[in-house]
Amino acid sequence: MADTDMIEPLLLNLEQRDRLSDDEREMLRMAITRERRVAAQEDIVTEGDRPLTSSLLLDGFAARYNITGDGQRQLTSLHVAGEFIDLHAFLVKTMDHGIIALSPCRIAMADHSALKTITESAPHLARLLWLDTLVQAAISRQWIVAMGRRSRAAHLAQIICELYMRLQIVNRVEGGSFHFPLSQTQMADIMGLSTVHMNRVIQELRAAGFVTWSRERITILDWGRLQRFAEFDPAYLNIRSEPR
Amino acid sequence: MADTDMIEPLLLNLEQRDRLSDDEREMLRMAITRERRVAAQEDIVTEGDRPLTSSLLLDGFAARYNITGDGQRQLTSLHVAGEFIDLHAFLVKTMDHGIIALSPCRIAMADHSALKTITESAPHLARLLWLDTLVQAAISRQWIVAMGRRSRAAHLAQIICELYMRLQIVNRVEGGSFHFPLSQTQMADIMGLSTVHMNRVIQELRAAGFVTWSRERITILDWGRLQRFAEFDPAYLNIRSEPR
DNA sequence: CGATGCTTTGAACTATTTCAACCTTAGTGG
DNA sequence: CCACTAAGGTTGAAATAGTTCAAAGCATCG
Repeated sequence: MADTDMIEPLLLNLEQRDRLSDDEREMLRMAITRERRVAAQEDIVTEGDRPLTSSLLLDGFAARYNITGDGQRQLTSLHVAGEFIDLHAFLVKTMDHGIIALSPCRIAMADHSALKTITESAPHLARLLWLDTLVQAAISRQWIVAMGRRSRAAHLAQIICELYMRLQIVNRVEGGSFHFPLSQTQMADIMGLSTVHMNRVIQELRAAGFVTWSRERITILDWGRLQRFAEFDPAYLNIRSEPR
Repeated sequence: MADTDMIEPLLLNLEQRDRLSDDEREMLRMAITRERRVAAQEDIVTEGDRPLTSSLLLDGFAARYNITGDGQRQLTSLHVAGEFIDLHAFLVKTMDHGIIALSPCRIAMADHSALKTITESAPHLARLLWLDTLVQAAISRQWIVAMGRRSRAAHLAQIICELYMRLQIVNRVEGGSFHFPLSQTQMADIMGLSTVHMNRVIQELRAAGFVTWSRERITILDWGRLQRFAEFDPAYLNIRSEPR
């Protein structure tokens, strides 16, 4: 059974969307066990695996990725503390992508058998877990919009806005800044760009005075202006407590 | 209550993933009501709506879309018969995107109250509905990979491969071909390209002898070659019946 | 101090957009 | 049955965006 603080970031996350009962908190504590640490650049889950547990990120940055035939990598999601990385594996069974730790990660595990029990005996909690996967899907859709129809600078701006809000939920921001240890090569794999171009896009945001970004720290200099530039509307993140 | 044939495409879809009991089929029949027809180019749901029902597509092609500040449109998913288009609205509540009928559509409605009942009293069926949203999320991720790291021709090839398989599930293919009434402008909004370039990419696939595409019909000339070119691995579609 | 792993730069090349025109197809009304 | 029209498809050429390659600059760590 999990320490109280082990599920704390998850609680912060879920309680943004709806109220949890004591019983529900207790069920989560029962379901989530065994802490695990993964070094930066190591796989947390490998494509083709059929895991029997799902991973809850407690600290660090992790991402899903696919490798194309010519060896290029594309990240398809980016995760911060309090988020399930592969909750979907509970129902999807076989991993169609890998998951990598982009920085040193602390991870808790949830047995699929325990998740199944939640769906059978705690339907409201199950709906909130379902919602977690739906919010991730909404994030993917915004990612598609940005890749397809925004400038690269606007895409990067929206990633920064979104990350800021997701980190804020779990108290990982300090003023207008947050710790962000990804290299520009990793960022390029997020945005589907070459490293060179990624670098130039970052410089655009710097030159425009939107952000400061050095030594693994991003500082937002003017939230309003950055948000307008990114056309960032946080509605899709569903940060709003209501009965679900 | 729904006609038997009203939920048939949905049953075909769900039964690809796991077995359904008679009771579960009956619950779906109870949940799914009121048929509705929507003309091509009309909105099925509008951004900002808080619908009380979710839409199941019975016939036609529909898509989610977002409009950017400068008026450009990006589609973020494409749906065929047997798929829920906005099942997520049941938990997400507020639509963060619109849904448009790309061709004349026949749609059935599922009350959110009935879906809630399913989560409370039919957990296995609820998991299969959850799975439906997870498969859609997997499709979005592949879309991101294709936009970020594949050639436009390979992206288009993979869209065609995927559509073929999804249509096959609900018996909407004839030999190697299927009816596909989207204009090249609509396709451009799927791939995030200009209409001109979209046209050139289609011509590439034609010239390479992969497909024939005219008069609203796509014919795959050599499935194996197309699949290899697209690097299409259907694993992410989860077309495999197993206990969930 | 000297590696090592990012980050930054320049320049040539390729992919994609834009604009403006023209072509083709499938109706529609006479 | 034909002429007309509207919508969608196709083309060329110039402009912009993004990649590639190769090198140089900058931090961090032992």
